[in-house]
Amino acid sequence: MVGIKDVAKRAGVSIGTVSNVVNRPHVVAVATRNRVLSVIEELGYVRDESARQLRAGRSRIMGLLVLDLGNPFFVDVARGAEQAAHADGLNIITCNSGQRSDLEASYLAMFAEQRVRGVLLSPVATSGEALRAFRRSGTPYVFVDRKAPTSEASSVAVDDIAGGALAARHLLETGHRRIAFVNGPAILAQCRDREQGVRSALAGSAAELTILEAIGLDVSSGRDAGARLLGTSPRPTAVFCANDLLALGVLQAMVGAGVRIPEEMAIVGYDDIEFAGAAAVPLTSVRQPAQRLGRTAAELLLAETADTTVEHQAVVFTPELVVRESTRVRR
Amino acid sequence: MVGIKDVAKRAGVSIGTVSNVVNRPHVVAVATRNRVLSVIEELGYVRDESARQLRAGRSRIMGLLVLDLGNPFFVDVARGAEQAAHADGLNIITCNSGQRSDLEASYLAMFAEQRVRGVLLSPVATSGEALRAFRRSGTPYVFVDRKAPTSEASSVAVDDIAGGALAARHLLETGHRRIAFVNGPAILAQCRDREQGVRSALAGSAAELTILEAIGLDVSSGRDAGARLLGTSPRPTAVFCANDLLALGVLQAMVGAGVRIPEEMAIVGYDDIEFAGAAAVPLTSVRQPAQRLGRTAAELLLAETADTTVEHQAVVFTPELVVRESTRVRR
DNA sequence: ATCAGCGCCTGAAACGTTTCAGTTCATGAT
DNA sequence: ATCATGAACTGAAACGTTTCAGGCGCTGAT
Repeated sequence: MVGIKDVAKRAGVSIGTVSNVVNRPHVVAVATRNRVLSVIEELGYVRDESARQLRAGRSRIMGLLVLDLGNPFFVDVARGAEQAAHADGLNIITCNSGQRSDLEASYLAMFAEQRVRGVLLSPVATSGEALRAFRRSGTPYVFVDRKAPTSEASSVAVDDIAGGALAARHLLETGHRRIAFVNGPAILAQCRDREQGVRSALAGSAAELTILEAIGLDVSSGRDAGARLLGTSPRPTAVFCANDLLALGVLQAMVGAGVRIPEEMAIVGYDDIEFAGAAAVPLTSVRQPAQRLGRTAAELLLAETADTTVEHQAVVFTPELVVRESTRVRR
Repeated sequence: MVGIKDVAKRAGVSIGTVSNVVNRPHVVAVATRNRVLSVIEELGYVRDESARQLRAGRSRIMGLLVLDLGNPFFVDVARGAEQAAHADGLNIITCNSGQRSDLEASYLAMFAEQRVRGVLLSPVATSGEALRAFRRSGTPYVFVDRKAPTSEASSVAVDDIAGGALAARHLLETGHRRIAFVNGPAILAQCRDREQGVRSALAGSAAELTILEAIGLDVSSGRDAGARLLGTSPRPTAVFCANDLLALGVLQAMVGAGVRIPEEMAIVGYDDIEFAGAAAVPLTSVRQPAQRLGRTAAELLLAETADTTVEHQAVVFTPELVVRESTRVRR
């Protein structure tokens, strides 16, 4: 592997000069600079980032750890974060915990060992051992899609309680009295909050609430939940799902069983991913500003790493209901 | 930031011993080991990967650069690659070029500077300046979802010509004589190959072929293409799309315009992403073994980095047609 | 003639590890 | 008593950069 030394020797200058050519070209004479540049080209020299980083004491990388890259919502979050990071000349590396605490721990450890500039974190649980260990490493971090006390760290989230309530209220208003809520794993705060929103919106109403917990937050878990739903009696007339992937799975199970949507079963999803609008029956969904979430979180992190005196913030966005055919009352 | 020196001083041993505790615990006496471990715990010491890597001369990271993380196909590829990398104790960092050559170049440069163990690459074009520069860096790489001459590098791909032909033949066999092909950007070899497959399958048949080039390979480009398709006259009776995202977009445009699927318009997609089966009308699609693609590519790369004498391979998988309602002939 | 100032360049230290040749010390064999 | 052995640990070199104090030679001012 060709290093700065080889370039220096070949160009007949000191390594300091080569370094200057690469990092502060203006301080070296034009003739020398060109000579060095052509040697760099000739030898195919690529500077070694680990040496650079060792010397500098910090890296030019930001970490992003999301719950599930299979969910387009998080892909959008990643896009937003990437945008903000690039604007600041940082590269971002995206990792996928898949909601597994062991993977989460291993990626957090990797981030700490890499001495990344900071981490955007969408954690499985805020109380885990992994997170505690990570905190000790002193790497700055910001929660994404998760509220957190500002005493600990900044966070950028969407009000999931309001979101859940939004969906439930919509179903009430469209006349439903037997409502199911297909939730994801209760370890996730997002799921607990959405459920709480649903409960509070339905409290005091005449509606009867059935809650199903799906194994995961993906389409196939949704299919399973849909099958279970088909077996319940009396069958609910509407179902709200903790995210769009679940809703798409439920939808598929319903359509497969010949249940008409929305006449026999209304469906509401959450996240408003692009596929929701392109579904069998376009899905009513609770929209979250995914890209903005990522961008804002990255900006907050950058601000905190640039100036450690800056105070933690808890940004909360408000979700928005997008009504489509899956709950539209047709006459 | 606490380093190995701090630990050594505090534990009353040399830094060499601390390093041994971390890397070869068996060579240090139990009493010493425990003392050092407790100091590590107490001080929250995390080893610095960049120093480690500088010394070792190589990193424990593998790079993966994909065309579009918004496409679930590539998410599956990433999953497969991650699996294989983890099995070998490597971490993988996934980057998204979004089909932009400038981003591709910047990520490739980053990979080279990071001295990653190797790169899995799904390039925008095999002939670009960025790729040429990257080759010079000497970082080993394997093409994913792209054939390449074995003289240059290994590759793992799916036979796109066969895939295109598979779809076209299916449409011929289900009686269609006016067929449209909605293709993505022609820079992508995948798109060119699929088109070639379509052409060769239809050559000599009585079918008339219309080709539309979409701007991108995403749902909204599909919607646009669908709208254009609606305006053509005589309107084709079937459309094959270069990937499922396009197909979902086309489907949405058709359904929105009241066109019945498959009676008035049959649709075939490509990739068989999970959303294809959960679509408005479940999509017939050409299935690619995405996870296997990623896994195989990572394994190949690992084999090559472990033993440089190993020969390049070009693995080609065969796609498979999955027939669903969007082309099913109903009576 | 001297010297300050400047532009350009050099040389060496420092970053935090890993590794390896050595040192020390106790043990058991001779 | 001597010595070889081996276990446990030490000390220093090396990895490839960046940075910075300083050196050298030239120019223009005094």
